[in-house]
Amino acid sequence: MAPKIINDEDKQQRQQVIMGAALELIRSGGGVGAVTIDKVVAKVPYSKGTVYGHYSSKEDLLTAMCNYCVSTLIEVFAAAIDFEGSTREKALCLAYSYLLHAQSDMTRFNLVVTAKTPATRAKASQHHTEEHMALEDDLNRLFCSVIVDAIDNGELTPKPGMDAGGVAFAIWSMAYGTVALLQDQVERCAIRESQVLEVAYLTHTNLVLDGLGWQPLDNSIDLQALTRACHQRVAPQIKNHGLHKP
Amino acid sequence: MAPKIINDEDKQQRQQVIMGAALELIRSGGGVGAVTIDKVVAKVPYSKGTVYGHYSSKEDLLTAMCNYCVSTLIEVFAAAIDFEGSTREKALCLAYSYLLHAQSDMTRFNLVVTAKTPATRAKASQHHTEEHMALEDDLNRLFCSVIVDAIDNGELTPKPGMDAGGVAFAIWSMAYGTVALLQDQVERCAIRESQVLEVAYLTHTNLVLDGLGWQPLDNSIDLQALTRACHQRVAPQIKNHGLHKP
DNA sequence: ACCTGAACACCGTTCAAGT
DNA sequence: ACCTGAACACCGTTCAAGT
Repeated sequence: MAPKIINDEDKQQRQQVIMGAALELIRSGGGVGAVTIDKVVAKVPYSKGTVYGHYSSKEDLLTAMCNYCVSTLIEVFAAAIDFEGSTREKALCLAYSYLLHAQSDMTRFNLVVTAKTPATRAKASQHHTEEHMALEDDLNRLFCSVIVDAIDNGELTPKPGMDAGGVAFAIWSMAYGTVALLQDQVERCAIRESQVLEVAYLTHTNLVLDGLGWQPLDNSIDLQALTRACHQRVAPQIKNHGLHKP
Repeated sequence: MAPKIINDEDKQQRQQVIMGAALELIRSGGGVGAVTIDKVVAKVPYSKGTVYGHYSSKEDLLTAMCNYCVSTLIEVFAAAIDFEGSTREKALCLAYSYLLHAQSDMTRFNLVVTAKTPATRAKASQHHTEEHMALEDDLNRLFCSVIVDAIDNGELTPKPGMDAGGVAFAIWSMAYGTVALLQDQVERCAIRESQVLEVAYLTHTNLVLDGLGWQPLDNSIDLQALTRACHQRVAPQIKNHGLHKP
């Protein structure tokens, strides 16, 4: 049986240190694959056994890190959600925030991809798996609230068989697919340097919103202005995150 | 330096055996993560050194397997491409074929995801990386030909700044994102059992086509009939593939 | 009660030795 | 010229022994 840690404050702090060490490993070049319990332990003032007391496996640690990323994304969404403008502009701002969040640190997106991998999910602890699902739920609820607003005020009337959740899932699929397929662009660039990805991402999102018939349609929105405003609103939220160094 | 194999026929056959062994490993439960050079060697009448003569690393082997999957998808696309109907129906049929191909064996989709992973790409040999890019190019060319037809005959007029490649990329992003986010559904199901994924997938694709203004718009197409016809045309192409057993 | 790190089983890759 | 498998360095996980 894994050792147990009693003091809750220490526990949290130690987890921050452990995740921070793993994050350093990822950032220092090798990607998620560079995370090794051995190497994490070497960077950290605790023993292997203690690390295993906090995380039941390497994949469990990775899942916890993914959860941390999602929780920062939630804060970004919370800031983006009362962007002033039509519901469509709000939705665009939310979608764009997702891209900014991913672009600000490729690590985040890769951790989420990794956590979604069957191999990782199979080895994650129940606790962190449940936490992950709850966080995704929060994220989705935030997004859906904008969609519900749009439906209520008549700017969006989903086709029969599609509810707010379905709309969210469609937009989300497009966002995720676009970033995933252009992942190397996310990797290669520092913040704000990948013009191609950004243009494709916004085009794709608008395509879906147009397909949904979400008023007002594409051409009446000034994208330049919107992205700039969105960036300004969201940037401070993005900067303030990142695990502490061990 | 890795040993070299001279006889080309033997070489091909041995690669089939090696990839087949790896495929068995994946299918027998553990997913792509279950592939181990040790375990592959145990299943195969060659030594470790010989395996490394064919594939420069485990990731190189995985990439080669991904390439094999893409090549089977190309054959499926080739069968789907002269589906009779409007260009929009053709595009739908191609997109649907992609889903059928993935659903018929989750292994395929997972191998592609794995091959796209930065860690895998970094360790794949130049040869297999180039092969992969060439195959994706073939696939894209096939898809683009339908889009060009649609543009030529006026059923599709892309917005300014978007060409056939851009249209293909948009549809592709949506397809990939949808399957990726519902991956567990792909995993859990035998062929043809995951109604949810199928419905969401077609809805999403139609959403993008509508957003693109690809005529005729959504509601005038009988999806039921289309998917059935598409399935019939494509099914034999899908069945005839899979690596030989060692 | 909590923590340690040696020990174990397994993995990827190489290469000296064989044929 | 081609192939083998022992050898090496490293990895994830456990757990008897310490405090």
